[in-house]
Amino acid sequence: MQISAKADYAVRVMLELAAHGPDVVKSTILIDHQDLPRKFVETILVDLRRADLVRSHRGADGGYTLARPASAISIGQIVRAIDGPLAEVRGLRPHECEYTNAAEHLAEVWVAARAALRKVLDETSLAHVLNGKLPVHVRRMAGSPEAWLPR
Amino acid sequence: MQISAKADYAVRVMLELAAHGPDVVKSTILIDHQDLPRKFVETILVDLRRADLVRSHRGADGGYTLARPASAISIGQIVRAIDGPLAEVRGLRPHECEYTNAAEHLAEVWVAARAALRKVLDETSLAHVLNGKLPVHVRRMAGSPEAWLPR
DNA sequence: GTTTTTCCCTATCGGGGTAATAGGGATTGA
DNA sequence: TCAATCCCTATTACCCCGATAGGGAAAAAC
Ligand code: FES
Ligand code: FES
Repeated sequence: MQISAKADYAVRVMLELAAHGPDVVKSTILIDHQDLPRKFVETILVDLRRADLVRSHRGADGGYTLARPASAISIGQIVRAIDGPLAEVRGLRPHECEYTNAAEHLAEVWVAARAALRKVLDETSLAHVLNGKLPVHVRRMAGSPEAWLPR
Repeated sequence: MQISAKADYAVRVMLELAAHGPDVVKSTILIDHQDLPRKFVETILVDLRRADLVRSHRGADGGYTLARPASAISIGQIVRAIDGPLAEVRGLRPHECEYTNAAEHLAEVWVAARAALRKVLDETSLAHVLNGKLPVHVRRMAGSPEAWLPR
């Protein structure tokens, strides 16, 4: 799972947006509060609008708002909008992989890995992250001390 | 989760090796049985040896064997040896990410996602995949029909 | 209706990784 | 000796990533 800088920035910007409830917020405020490269993130915001995750408002006193309530936008949706599919093998979706001989059951492993990812990223919303109350099964995953150790 | 062609080939080659039990097998046989690009996979095999996942035997009648029993080598180990860490955010390990303000709890999400990946890839061995008997929790993941649908 | 503010578009850049091939050198067992 | 096999070092083409530059378009405020 390679989360690009672009996707990471996208999530953070949307979290800042969520923190402002329904208000319109200027891009420069979001960017400054997260300390991100301005010009780069401006292009990300346009991508997010095209993906219908945020709405833009032009002109003086313009800015951005979430396209839907924070509880209805998952981290997975944001990552997918920016980075593409959550899981790919050789550029193919896991379920499209076809294997023969000794590798016959390999696709099942990739599909299981993707399903595991989905259970975390698609069931965690901006609202969950914002107030720190993650879903129980996610919290249990991150709760184990060994989850924080490298391998 | 981006599994590169290199890592995919590595796993498939090692599955073929596992199918031959303790025997020494020539690279060309492994490569032909999985229909892979010869010269490319030759370099992968060298990487696998350096990672101590296979042992090589030179000279006439040479070839490769697994460094350990197939039940003691996980898919995760192979992927890590070839592609590097299972999960990275902006080139950093998930537990190294530091966030402020509205993003304060974001690292927990990345860590949970990595933990979910580990539970699948680190607890599934070559032997499991070879005989199609995956661990129960992995099988349950891949068993759900919706796990095979794109999003 | 002008001004100001903000978003928005296109182009560009360097660097680095990915997939793959080429060609031959080093080792070892037969 | 000899032949098979692994092994090493380029080199290639290509694309993506992170980031910046510079200005154009829209829309609200006044
Ligand atoms: S709280 Fe307003 S942008 Fe951070
Ligand atoms: S079964 Fe021998 S390499 Fe495929």
